[in-house]
Amino acid sequence: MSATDSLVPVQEALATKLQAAVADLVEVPPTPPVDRSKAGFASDFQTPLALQLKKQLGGNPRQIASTIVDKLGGDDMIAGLDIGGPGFIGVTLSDAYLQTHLAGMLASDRLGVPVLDDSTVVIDFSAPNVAKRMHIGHIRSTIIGDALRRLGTFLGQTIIADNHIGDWGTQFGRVIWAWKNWRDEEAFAADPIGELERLYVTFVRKEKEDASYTDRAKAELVKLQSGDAENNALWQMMIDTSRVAFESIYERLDIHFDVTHGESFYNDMLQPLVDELLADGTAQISEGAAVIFFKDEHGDDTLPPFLIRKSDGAALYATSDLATVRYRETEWSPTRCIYVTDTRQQNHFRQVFEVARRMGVDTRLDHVWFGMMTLPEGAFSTRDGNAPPLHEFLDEAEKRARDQQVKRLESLGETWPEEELDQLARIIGLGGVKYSDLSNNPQTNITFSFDKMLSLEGNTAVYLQYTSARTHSLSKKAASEGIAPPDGTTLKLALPQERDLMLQMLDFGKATRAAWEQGKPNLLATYLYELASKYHTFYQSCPVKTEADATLQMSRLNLNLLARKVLAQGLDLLGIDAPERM
RNA sequence: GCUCCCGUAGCUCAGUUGGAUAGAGCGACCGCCUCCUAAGCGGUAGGUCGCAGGUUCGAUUCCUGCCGGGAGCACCA
Repeated sequence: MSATDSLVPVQEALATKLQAAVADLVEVPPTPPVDRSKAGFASDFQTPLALQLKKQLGGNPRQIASTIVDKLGGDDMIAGLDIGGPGFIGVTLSDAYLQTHLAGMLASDRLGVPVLDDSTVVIDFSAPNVAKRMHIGHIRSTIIGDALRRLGTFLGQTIIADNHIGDWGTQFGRVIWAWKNWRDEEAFAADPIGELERLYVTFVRKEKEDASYTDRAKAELVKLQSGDAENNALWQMMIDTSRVAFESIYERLDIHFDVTHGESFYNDMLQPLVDELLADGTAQISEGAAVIFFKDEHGDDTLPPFLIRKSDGAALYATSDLATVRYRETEWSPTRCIYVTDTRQQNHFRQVFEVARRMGVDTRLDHVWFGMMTLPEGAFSTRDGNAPPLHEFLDEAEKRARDQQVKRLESLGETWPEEELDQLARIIGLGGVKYSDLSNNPQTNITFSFDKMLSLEGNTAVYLQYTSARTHSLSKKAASEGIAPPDGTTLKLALPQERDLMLQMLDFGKATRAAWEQGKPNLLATYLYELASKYHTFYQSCPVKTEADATLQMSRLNLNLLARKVLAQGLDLLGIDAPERM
C-alpha cells in the first residue's frame, strides 16, 4: 500500500476542470460545488456553477452554462454535458473513466482513497471510572471514539487513542472506607469489579441517610492524598482490578488504546500549573479559589467562571484537563485532539479550549459530543445502580442474534456447526450494537431499550452483513459453475442499476473523509447503507450465472467484488465484521 | 434568569461547505422465490421540514425573534 495508488476523487477532478473552464471568465474562479445528480436526472453529477457566476457576470445563467459547456467539450473523462432548469450543468462520466476507477480501486489495498498528511491526532474516548463497572452509558463514547480512531488511521493520520480513565477523585474515599468495613472477600474473588461497585453503591445509599458517612469518606480520601501507604495500595489495587474488567470489554468489542493515562497521571502537574496561571494573570483568586473568568469587551461573561483550584487547595477535573492538553502538546505535538463525551460537557470543553488557547496551545481542539442516553423511567447512574452493565447488554445482543439465526436455519432446513453459529452470533450481535449507535447522528438523545438497540430489522448491521455475504455467495456460485474469476479490469455498463452501483462505489473516499473530518461516523454508515441498497438492486436485476455476454458477465463479477471490498473496508472502519455466509 | 443543543412522514431517524422534485427504516397496503441466499427486490399511501420574519437567483440548511423538549451554569467528574 502506498500513496501512489490513490485516485483523484471524482468531484475534485470535475471541480478542477470546471475551474479551468471559467478561468477566462472571472478573475477569481470559485471552487465549484459538484454533487451527485438526484434520481430522475440523466446526468451523473451536477453543478450550479453558472448560477453562482451570474452575480459577477450578469446575464442569463443558461447562457453562462452554455459557455462553460463549450469549453469542457472533448474531454475523455466526460461523456456528456447538459444544461437544465435555471442553469444547472449536468455531467455524465465516460465509461472509460469509470473503468479506470474500477480497476484502480480493485488494485489498491486502500481502494484508491488518498491519504491525508500523517500528522498526529489524539483521540480521547471511553474514559470509564475506576471501581465501577462499565454500563450502557459508556458505550457511545467508546464506540464512536473507536470508529474515529479507525477512520483517522485509514486516512493515514498518526492516531494516539488515549483512555483518560477516572482514576482519581472523591469517590475513592467512599470505596476505600467501604472496602475496609464491608468487603465480602468471596464476592470479590468471584466478581472483583462487581464487588467494588457494590461497595460504592451501598456507601452512597448510606450516605444519603446518614451525613456522617461523608466525613468518613473524606478522612480516607485525605489519607490517600497525603500518601498513606495502605490507602495508596488499595487505590492501586482498585485501578488494576478495574483495568482488567475494562480490558475484557474492550477485547470483546475489538477496541484498542495506545495509551491509558488516567487523571492521576497528571497529579504532579496540577499545582505548578495553577501557580503559573495565577502568576501570569490568566487566573485569579476569588472567594478563596483560583478561578478563570471569560469576559467580552463589555465585561459580560461569555462563559461561566472556570474553577481550577478549590478554596481548600485541592485541584479539580478542570485542572487535570488543562494539564492533559499541555502534556499532549509537549509530548506528541498533535495537530488535532478530539474529545468524545456527552453533551453535558460542552461548556466544560469550551472553557478548557479557551484557556488552552490563552496558554499558547495551538493544537486544533475538537469536542465531538453525543446526546444523553436515558432509561424509559428516566436518567440512570452508577450511584443508583440502575444502569444495565455493559457485559450483560452484549450477552443479550449475541443471544438475540443467535436465536434469530437458528430460527432462520430451521426454516431453511439447514444445520450449521455450533462453532460457526457462535461466531456469527458474536459478529451480528456486537455489530448490531455498534451500528445502532454509529448509524445515527450522535447528537440526538437516546431512550435506552433492548428492542430498539438490538433490532435486527431495517437499517441495521445485519443488512450490511447480509449484503456482504451475498457477494461471497455469488462469486462462489459463479466459480462452481466454471465461470472465470473476476479479472479486476473489465467494466461494461448495460443497465442503469450497474451504473448506479459503480457511481456509489466511486464515492467511498468522500464518505470516509467526511465522517473523519466532521467526527460523524454516521456519514459513513449512511453511505454504506446506500451502497448495500444499490447492490441488492443490482443483484436483483443483473444476473451473472445466466448472462450470455461474456464481457458483461465479467464486468458484473468485478462490480460484485468491488462492492464486497468497499463494504468490508467500510464496516471495518466502523469496527464491524462481515461474515462470509449467514 | 443566562448559555448551549434539539424540533423533518403515524413512530424512529438521514439529509454531505445553501442547489433542480426533502429521503430511508418500522408500521399500513399491493406485487416478486421451477431464477446466483426473500435477513432481499419493485410499487402505493403518508410532509405548510416547530412558528414568523430576514439574507439570496435559490433556504430543511445561514441570520433574528418566538414556541416546545433536553442539558449546563464556582469549589463533583
